[in-house]
Amino acid sequence: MSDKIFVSAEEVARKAGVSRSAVSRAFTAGASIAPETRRKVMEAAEALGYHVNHLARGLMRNESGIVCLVVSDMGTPYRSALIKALTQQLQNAGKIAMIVNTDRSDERVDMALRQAIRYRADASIVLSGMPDKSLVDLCVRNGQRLVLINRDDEHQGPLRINLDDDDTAQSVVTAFLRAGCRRLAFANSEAGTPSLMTREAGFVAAARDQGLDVTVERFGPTGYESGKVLAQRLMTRRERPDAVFCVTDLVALGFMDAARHQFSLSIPEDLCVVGFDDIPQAAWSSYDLTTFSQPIEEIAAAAVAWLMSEDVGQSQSLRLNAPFVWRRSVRSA
Amino acid sequence: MSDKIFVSAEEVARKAGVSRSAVSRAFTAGASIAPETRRKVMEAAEALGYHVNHLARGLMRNESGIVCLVVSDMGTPYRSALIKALTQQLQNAGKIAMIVNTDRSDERVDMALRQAIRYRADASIVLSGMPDKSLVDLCVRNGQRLVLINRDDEHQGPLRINLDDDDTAQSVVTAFLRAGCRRLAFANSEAGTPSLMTREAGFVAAARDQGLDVTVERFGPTGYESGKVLAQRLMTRRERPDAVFCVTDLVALGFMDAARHQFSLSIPEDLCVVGFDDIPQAAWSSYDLTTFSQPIEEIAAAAVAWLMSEDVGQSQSLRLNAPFVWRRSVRSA
DNA sequence: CCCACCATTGCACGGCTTTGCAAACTTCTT
DNA sequence: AAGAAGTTTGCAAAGCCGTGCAATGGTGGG
Repeated sequence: MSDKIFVSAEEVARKAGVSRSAVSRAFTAGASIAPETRRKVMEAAEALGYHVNHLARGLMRNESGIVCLVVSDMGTPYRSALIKALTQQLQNAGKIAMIVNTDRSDERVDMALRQAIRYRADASIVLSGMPDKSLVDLCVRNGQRLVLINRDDEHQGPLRINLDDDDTAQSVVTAFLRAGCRRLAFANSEAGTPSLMTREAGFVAAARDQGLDVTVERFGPTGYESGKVLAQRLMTRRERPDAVFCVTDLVALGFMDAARHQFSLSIPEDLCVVGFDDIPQAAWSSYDLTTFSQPIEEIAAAAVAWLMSEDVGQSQSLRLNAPFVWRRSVRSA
Repeated sequence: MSDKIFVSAEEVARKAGVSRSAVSRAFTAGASIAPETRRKVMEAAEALGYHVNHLARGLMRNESGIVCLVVSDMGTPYRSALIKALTQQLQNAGKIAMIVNTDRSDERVDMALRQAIRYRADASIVLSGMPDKSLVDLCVRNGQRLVLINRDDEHQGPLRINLDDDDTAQSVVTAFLRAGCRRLAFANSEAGTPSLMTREAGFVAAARDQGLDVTVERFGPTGYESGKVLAQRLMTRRERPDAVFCVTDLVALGFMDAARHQFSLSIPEDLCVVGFDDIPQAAWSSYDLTTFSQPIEEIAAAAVAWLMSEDVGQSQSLRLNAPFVWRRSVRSA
């Protein structure tokens, strides 16, 4: 009863006294139609509450206007900021975002891509997890564009956007040394994501270059609570670290809270901390965390630009900079 | 070239040696088809990488499976948590979420709803802003379901989900009184959202019932930075408040940071603070904020349940409880 | 052995749009 | 005034799937 069907172009055409095609053309940018006719159509459409059916349009044009965002942990500050930037920029480009939540279970990423295919999404952007190679091939084969953000790997075809972490490890080690720290630690999660593992390896290597060992600890998921646990583990060691690089801001903040409130340490006097991501909370005055700023807007811009570009080109890889943000969680020289 | 078109049911049918309708039936739950035939179809489909075209299916069935989420400020902890819960539960119900970002400009909410109509979304869920009445009518008229979350107003037709704030103001006043506070303040933003204004009014009224005046201050958007500014304004008054109810956790955290670091106040000794939302950061040990917990999962569950239900029914209003969460930002008796 | 009945299957139409093509109409030139 | 050139417009096909209806094949009962 309430299921009054949507109004179709047919009805608008009748009301405006023109043909169905005229209605279609009135709503198609750059179509050949007389201004007067368009006006009549628009008037009738407005009166009837007509809206082009994008399902049917997508069917014809073979271009749905939908872009599928595949993501987990979207409650997290970094992720939600990225989603915000992406949706915004997609809209500006005339696309619309569809979200698939893949929390828990990696197999869900595959389901997500299948969903994207079913809705004939023009592109998919993967922010979490790693799709199966065969699925990636399937997407590419179907002419779907695919963007992998911070998913360091070597799939062919899609655009990969990663952070350039050549200098990050170096910067952190230098900062710690200048602050007079000698007992370095790295606080990691057990997620084992390539980007996180790379960060760890880079830091360990850079420290070794300076003749320093790094105590590495890993625990749980990549979040605030894990940071607290990591602090408990590292701060009860015989040789208590005086500087820690946390794999993520969220981990760093948990680490700081535990160090301060459970071990009564002062930051940066007793302990220097560096994080990664530059989430809003890192700038809060209780933390004032030195960190690396994820170029969120640039990432989103690059992704959108690529998937709007005419020529797909071959497998492309983009590396963006994550600038060092100096705050007060590290003693200055 | 790379635009190899998607594989259609036609091709699967040919490969499986059956008719196109058989393919359709193989993918339709409860359709009349022999198990053996279905197997053959599924096999061929898998081999070819066939996926039902939901655009076309939606066209036929007049049910796209899409639910449109209209939201602004999605980088915010509360909003992103709600989006996460909604996407999750929608997926469990076999729907998929489409997101329209309406940051800046209220007119965008209308554009969002139009977008929802164009994609023939089965429903729209509005988390921010207020759609125009005529637009709401249009949605309803088109048989689209509409859920308004925390958008206290009196539109007919859609489901409205609000928080039951009958006791919240009372609880806060009681807590402050027990803590021995007498100079109450309310820190609000200038957003002017009905739910925020109701919170303010409720608090002022409840305090008056106890014979107490409330100093109300309003500033900027509803966020951390505004909290800091509000603290600066309230803490430089002649009569410095000894208890403040902040309209939102984010505001409360900014308030606490400014109170501590700029005015060297101890919380809860010098100042009691209560927030609202119970975002993850409220539980962080630097803050330990007493607050009200938004029943996010329940909100999402209620929304999804309603839009999956058979009978739309008439305009329905739901009030959920936001339980008081005691932490250490208020002195205990 | 024939018929009624049931489970499957194929045909063809419907749902809504876009778009190539050819017809109709303007306008302007010569 | 007729023809050329250019605009507009309508027709009809195409894009992909779901489903009512009739036909098919098979089974069991009498």
